[in-house]
Amino acid sequence: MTQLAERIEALERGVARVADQAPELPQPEVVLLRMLLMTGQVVADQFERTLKPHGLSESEFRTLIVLLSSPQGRAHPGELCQFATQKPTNMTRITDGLVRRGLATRTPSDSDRRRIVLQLTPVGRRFARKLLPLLFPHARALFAGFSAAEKRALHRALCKLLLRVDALASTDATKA
Amino acid sequence: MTQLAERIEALERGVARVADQAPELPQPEVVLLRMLLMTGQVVADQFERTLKPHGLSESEFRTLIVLLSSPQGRAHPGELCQFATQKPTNMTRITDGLVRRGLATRTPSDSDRRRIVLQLTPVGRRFARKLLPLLFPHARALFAGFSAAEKRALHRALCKLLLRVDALASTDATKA
DNA sequence: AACTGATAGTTCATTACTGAACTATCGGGC
DNA sequence: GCCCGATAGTTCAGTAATGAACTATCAGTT
Repeated sequence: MTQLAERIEALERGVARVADQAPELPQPEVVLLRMLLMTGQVVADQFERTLKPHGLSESEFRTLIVLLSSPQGRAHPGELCQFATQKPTNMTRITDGLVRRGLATRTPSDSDRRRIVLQLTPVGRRFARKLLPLLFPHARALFAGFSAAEKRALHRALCKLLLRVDALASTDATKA
Repeated sequence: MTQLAERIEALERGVARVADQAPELPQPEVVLLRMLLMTGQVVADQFERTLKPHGLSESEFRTLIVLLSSPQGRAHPGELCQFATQKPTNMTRITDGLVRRGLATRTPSDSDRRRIVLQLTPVGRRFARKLLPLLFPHARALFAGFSAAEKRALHRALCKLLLRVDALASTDATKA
């Protein structure tokens, strides 16, 4: 259906056309950004489709796996927000769902009573372990054409970008 | 607020911990994927915040700019869907908004009466041109630490990924 | 001990997005 | 000329995500 290959070319042409109308436009950077966002989106979509038959959205799945990856399968909502990149409001909703399905339990922490402890149940653990491998083929296939060096380079590039975003966000915050 | 740097480390530790429980997990690939999605999300968020004061969401903005980038500021909804990565349903809603604000007009095409022609109005063009530069500093800043070679490498990597997603999507389609 | 500013999580109202069904049109084969 | 599968866009009903306000608790100050 998609022919993303053509879309890349079209994207570059499009950006060039815009650059004509806005000369200070940092053309290569904008192309990279659009490609980055586009890639993220289509990959996430792909995952979404894979998970849907099992009744989980990508973000619910992400949350579940972060919980699985936490020591003892236990974490606070705030931690899940960080590592699953979700806003608190949404995390409440998502964990509501997990609890309702019996995949996790929610109990107040006694060291800090503002906090909540989410604990993966045995059922939740089994479910997570069952679902997880469904995505391995995708993950492998996506990077099939990559040499180890290319993967390292991409890793480094993404690290840099994330650090930059961080810096940007904080300067914005001070400005505001 | 965020300290994304620490999150990267935490992410790697988390993936390692999950890998203990699911040995066939393609660890470096999963880390890369998570970083990719995370980067996309936080960058998009950043843009969202920048645009919000002007009454546009990131996806509306994207649509507007694709329209600006189209020859004569004119395009069909389907094309916008492709280049702004949106589903048709959502594109209807988004273009409704653009039309309502007088940024674009919607007229049926006479060569093919199923189709609609969206045409950027002068107001829309001015608006797009005014907003666009707001994001240039971000774009530049994000890639500030990148050499030309690194940018090229990232470009190549993203191209490869997009092609792969394409291939994946079509094999899924035939399977289904 | 009482006060203050910060933090964790939730609730509620609003906005954004999605899938499935539907309408209108197209273009090719008969 | 008519049928047919395919395509473009929309509508509608349901799901997901967000921001702003609120509650409860905490840790440090006086």
